[in-house]
Amino acid sequence: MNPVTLKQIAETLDISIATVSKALKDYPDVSKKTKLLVKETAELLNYKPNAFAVNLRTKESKTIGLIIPEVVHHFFSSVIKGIIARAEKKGYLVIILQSSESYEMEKKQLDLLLSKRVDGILMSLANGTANFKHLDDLISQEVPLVMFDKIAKIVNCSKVIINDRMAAYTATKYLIDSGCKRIAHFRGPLLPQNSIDRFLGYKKALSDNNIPYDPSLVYICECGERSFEEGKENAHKLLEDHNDVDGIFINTDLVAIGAITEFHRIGVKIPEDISIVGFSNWFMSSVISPTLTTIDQPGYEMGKEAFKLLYKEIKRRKENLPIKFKTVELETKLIKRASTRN
Amino acid sequence: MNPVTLKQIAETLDISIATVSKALKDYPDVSKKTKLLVKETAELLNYKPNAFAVNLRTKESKTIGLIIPEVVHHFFSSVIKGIIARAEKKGYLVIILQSSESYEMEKKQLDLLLSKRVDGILMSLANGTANFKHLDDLISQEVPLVMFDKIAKIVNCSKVIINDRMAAYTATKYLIDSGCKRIAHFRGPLLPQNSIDRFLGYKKALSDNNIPYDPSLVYICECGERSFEEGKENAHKLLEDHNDVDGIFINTDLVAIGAITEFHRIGVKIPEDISIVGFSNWFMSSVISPTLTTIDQPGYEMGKEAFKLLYKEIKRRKENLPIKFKTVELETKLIKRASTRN
DNA sequence: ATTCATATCGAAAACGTTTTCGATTTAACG
DNA sequence: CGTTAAATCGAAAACGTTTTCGATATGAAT
Repeated sequence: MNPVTLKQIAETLDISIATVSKALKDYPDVSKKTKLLVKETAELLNYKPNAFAVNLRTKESKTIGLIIPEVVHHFFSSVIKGIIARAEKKGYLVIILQSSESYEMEKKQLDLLLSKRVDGILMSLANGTANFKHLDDLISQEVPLVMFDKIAKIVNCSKVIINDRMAAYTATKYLIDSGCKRIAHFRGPLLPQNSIDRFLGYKKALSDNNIPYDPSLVYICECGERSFEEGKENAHKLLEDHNDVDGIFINTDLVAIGAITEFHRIGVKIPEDISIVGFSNWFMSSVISPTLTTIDQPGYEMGKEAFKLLYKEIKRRKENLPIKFKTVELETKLIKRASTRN
Repeated sequence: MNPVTLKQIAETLDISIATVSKALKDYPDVSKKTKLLVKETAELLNYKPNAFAVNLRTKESKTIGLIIPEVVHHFFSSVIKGIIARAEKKGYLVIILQSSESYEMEKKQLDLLLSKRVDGILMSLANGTANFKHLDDLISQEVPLVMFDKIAKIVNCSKVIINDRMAAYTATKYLIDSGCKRIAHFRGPLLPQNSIDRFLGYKKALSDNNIPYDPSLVYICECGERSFEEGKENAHKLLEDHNDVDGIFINTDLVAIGAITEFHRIGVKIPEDISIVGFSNWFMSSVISPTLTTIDQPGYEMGKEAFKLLYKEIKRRKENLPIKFKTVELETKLIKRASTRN
């Protein structure tokens, strides 16, 4: 084992624990001579500060928590990567928990993180979350919180988002510009803000271009683990319900890929018969055929940005400075590929 | 804030801290009456034990570390999911770090985890790791360690693996059985055990079926972030070098998908001209065209199994029982799809 | 020699919990 | 009533660190 403590260093040098501690942290009231001596023997004995004791004393763990709906997910794993990268640079480690799109789980995971006393929490909401008391509680307990992607507008904290509405507008507009007259929408669940915003962007694009909005063209997906199957099912239903659809704007790539798969099976040609635009730009979308036109959503940057905001908040809180919450909006862009005519 | 401590409960009830602590943990030497009283006021004051103090006292953090080469990766994210799921059930949280396939990073991350004093470590080696001193050090420090997927045979710890050699043999054999006579192999880097084993399985299948082994048919990929591009490049080179190849066994799906993309671009028909078998069964492989024949590698189960082994080791160490390292081998299976003839 | 400033150190409290062990009370029994 | 056993509690040490604050020593200035 490695139970080398300050005490041991102190004893071997016959000085006090306090001096050893201060020497290691370069306090000004320790002579250069003893500093050198202490650092040398610390190195020699392979001293590593006991994180538990440091945590207890300093009241911080240099650890943050991350709650996301799903780990096996191209977008979210990109976010994770961004967060970890940035956090490491600042000396923070990241505990990752998964809500599996369930509100109950989300609450439980939050409690777990709180009981571990993480220094801050990053999260993207579960689809099932409609009540935000658990988040308000967090904030009233003064635990730094930053939400990203799937946020609640009503919760008072920093956020990192994209302009889902505008991106959806762009996507739908592109379908219109490429000649689509009758455009369906596979939307996400009813609750999450970004699913709502994407729907609104779709609707706005239609009305701005004098295309009547037809609710029967809007299909709902849970966008959970069954995304791919939902894409297939909705594509199938769409064909049964309507024979004049020539374009679909789909809430997320995985669903879009399910739809493409089903259309392919049935013999519907993309983009000749139906054009499709997805959302998120999963890597997969660039290698299926036809390659999928989609909205690129910068997951890695979102993760980095989210940590940056959290870090700032943690720092300001430590220094007892006033906190101002910020909402950072990241750029998206339309990636034109082969699932649409141009 | 929430600075409710044992002391506060003790003061409100006018009893000692020791009794409060013991009451909360159902020690036998506390009367039922006071137990009830303590639990009630603890509930009332919303008492949460201070993890830092508990850690310091008990010398454990109920946290484990996980080091993987890459987060944005279908297989590894499945593993993460399995680990988190299992760990949570046993009350452990998971800190995730990424080595980015670099040996230096891997060492650094290991140090970070050690300095946080995690109760155990799960890891899959970076491609760049040839030296195992850092792992041996871990073991000599008695830190529980379980390796999975990309392991080092020589390191003395528990492991969770698949039989890469046999799986590769099966994959290659399938190519042979479907009529391929001249089979190339896109292998992984030279160091990792599983890359070696897959190569050996390929070779064995050839020799068992009287097909001469031709080293010029073996191409190397780094299998890092450029996997997809490497697949394209190698596919291109392969066609320049040889005009008689009719099958390829490829170290990992992402490279295989790159190869398919390139063949598609050039006009080589799959599987008519060349059959392809990948490895890992990324989700993507089931939706590209042609769908990719591959070896299914159970990431989620591997994660679960790895945590189970780690948990056992942690427990036995706490009870000072002898530790016996185990190697668990998980089943793989050949997924027959459209990139091969049958 | 006295005063003052500066440099250097250490004692000790504190963080909040767990656990040992001794003290006290209560009940039980002859 | 005295003795013993069982039940119930609390004092205190310990985990290892950080930090305040006072103590001492050294040197310079008067």
